[in-house]
Amino acid sequence: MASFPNQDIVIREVGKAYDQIKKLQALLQFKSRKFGEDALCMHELAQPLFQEALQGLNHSLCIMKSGMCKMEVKQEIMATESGASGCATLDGVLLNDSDQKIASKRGKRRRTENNSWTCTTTMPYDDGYQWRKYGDKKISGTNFSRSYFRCTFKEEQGCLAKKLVQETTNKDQTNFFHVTYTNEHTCNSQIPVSPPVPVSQSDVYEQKTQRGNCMAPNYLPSYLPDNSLMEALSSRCGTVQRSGEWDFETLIMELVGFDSSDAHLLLT
DNA sequence: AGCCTTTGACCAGCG
DNA sequence: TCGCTGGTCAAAGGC
Repeated sequence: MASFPNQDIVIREVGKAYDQIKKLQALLQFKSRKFGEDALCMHELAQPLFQEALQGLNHSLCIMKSGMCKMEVKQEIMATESGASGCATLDGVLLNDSDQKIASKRGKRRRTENNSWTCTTTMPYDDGYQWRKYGDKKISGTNFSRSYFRCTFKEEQGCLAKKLVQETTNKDQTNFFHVTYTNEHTCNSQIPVSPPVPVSQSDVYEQKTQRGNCMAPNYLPSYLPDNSLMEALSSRCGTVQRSGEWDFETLIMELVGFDSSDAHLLLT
């Protein structure tokens, strides 16, 4: 069996995403039968699961692709830039210095950053860090503008991390987002739930997780529906807060009526 | 009050 | 040198 760097992280992330999607499937299948007019509330409940699952898969793909050999990565960059993209769903690439020089020659990039990497995703997601938008630019040749973000803690902690989000479309007219990260976070803000980390940074990711100065990647959603929604749903199911926190896992189990791990038996 | 987004102006790289 | 365009700044206004 082929192995690659950070295989353990990938296996863990894919496993989480798989289980979250199973829960989501169960929610969507049973929501109308059990709750009827509360379908909107159920949609809100399903949203974090869906986002978490996408983030997990995105993270895993980024890690797997950064484990590819350099030639493979360059070929993928060229395919993406030429529009012959098969990445209508989730995609991630790692750019190193030489890659950026290539991109600079063919594209419009002027300033080469030493430490940047990109991910492509079908939907923008909360990567766990706090960003502040500092610019928005209409890019010629596209129907979309490009948004520029910097770390909220730039002044306080001198964090130089930046993020650039460019919406675009592929040949199938499917919208997706190129997200370019520049510089690693040096602040003590929250660790990303599923950061598109290059190989050289994945170890840092693990160290931060173990140190515990940031929130460890969690099995449960990093954000939950607001308290009023949780109260409304839990009143139907008898779920209570434990130590001031909602038992999200139990609530979902009670809403769908069975453990998510058994979902495939009922839905197939 | 403090933090955010928006947006026009300005700077700088590139052909 | 000049024009185009991407990247950044900073004022203004909103929440």
